[in-house]
Amino acid sequence: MDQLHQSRSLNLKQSTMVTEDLYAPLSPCPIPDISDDELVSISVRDLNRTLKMRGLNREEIVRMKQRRRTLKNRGYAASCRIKRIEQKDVLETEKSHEWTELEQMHEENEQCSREIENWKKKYAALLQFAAHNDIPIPQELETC
Amino acid sequence: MDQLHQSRSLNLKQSTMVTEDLYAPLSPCPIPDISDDELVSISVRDLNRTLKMRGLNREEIVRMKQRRRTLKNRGYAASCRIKRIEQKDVLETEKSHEWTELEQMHEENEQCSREIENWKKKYAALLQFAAHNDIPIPQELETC
DNA sequence: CTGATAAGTCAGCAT
DNA sequence: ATGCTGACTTATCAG
Repeated sequence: MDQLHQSRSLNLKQSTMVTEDLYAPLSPCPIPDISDDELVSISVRDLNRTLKMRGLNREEIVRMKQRRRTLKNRGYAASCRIKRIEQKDVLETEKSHEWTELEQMHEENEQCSREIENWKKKYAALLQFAAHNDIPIPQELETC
Repeated sequence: MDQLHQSRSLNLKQSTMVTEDLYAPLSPCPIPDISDDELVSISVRDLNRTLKMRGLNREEIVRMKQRRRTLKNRGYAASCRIKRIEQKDVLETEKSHEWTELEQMHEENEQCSREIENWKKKYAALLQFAAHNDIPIPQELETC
């Protein structure tokens, strides 16, 4: 999921001042030497320790926390998108699999029907043979 | 798609000042008596005419155009989401339909197999009868 | 708090 | 200009 945090940065570089204002809550980073990647990956405990160590004031800390949350959310959104695509893929795969099975069963069915026709013919031929040679057949064997 | 433009307004009412600033590009509406619904629905030509008639300056006009575009986008996004859900529904429906067909064909297949077994038995019985009564059978009818 | 998701905004592509 | 969609942000809900 590491490459998920790239594209917005690219957008930022292209964006105008007006657009940049929208990202204001994300922009003022009191600690430039903590990268976004670090910020999202370190534990809350470690983050708190680091922030206190650097003597950030209340507001700056809140801002860093919010920034962390936003970056996390960015990742969640990406996972959500990926998951959606995967689920769709699963559905399509299952569907095409079922289609194959259906095709195959249809063929089996036709084969089966041909076999039945074959037996009917053979049975009729035997009865015919009996009739031609005046051989009486027990009634329970005469049904066709 | 008319109800799609409601929820954001609701959000605005609940939001704090800080959050409201984020919607700045949408907020300064130079013409309070044109509702969002009107703004998205009237034609470009009519909009231009209306704006000029009210003597809006260049910047205000640009802002109204942007507002219109944003409102349109809101609708597009909603359609996009609905479309996604519908496509998923279609896939799922087709899948369950195929499953039903598969089930049904399986049953047909079993029925067919039983029928074949039946014919085999009947044919064997006939041959058996012939053997018991010393009736010679043409070779081509003897295969079982 | 963490993770997931619906709705909204914007960028960028296509028509 | 219009419509669509990917990525992102925010609000919100569940755990």
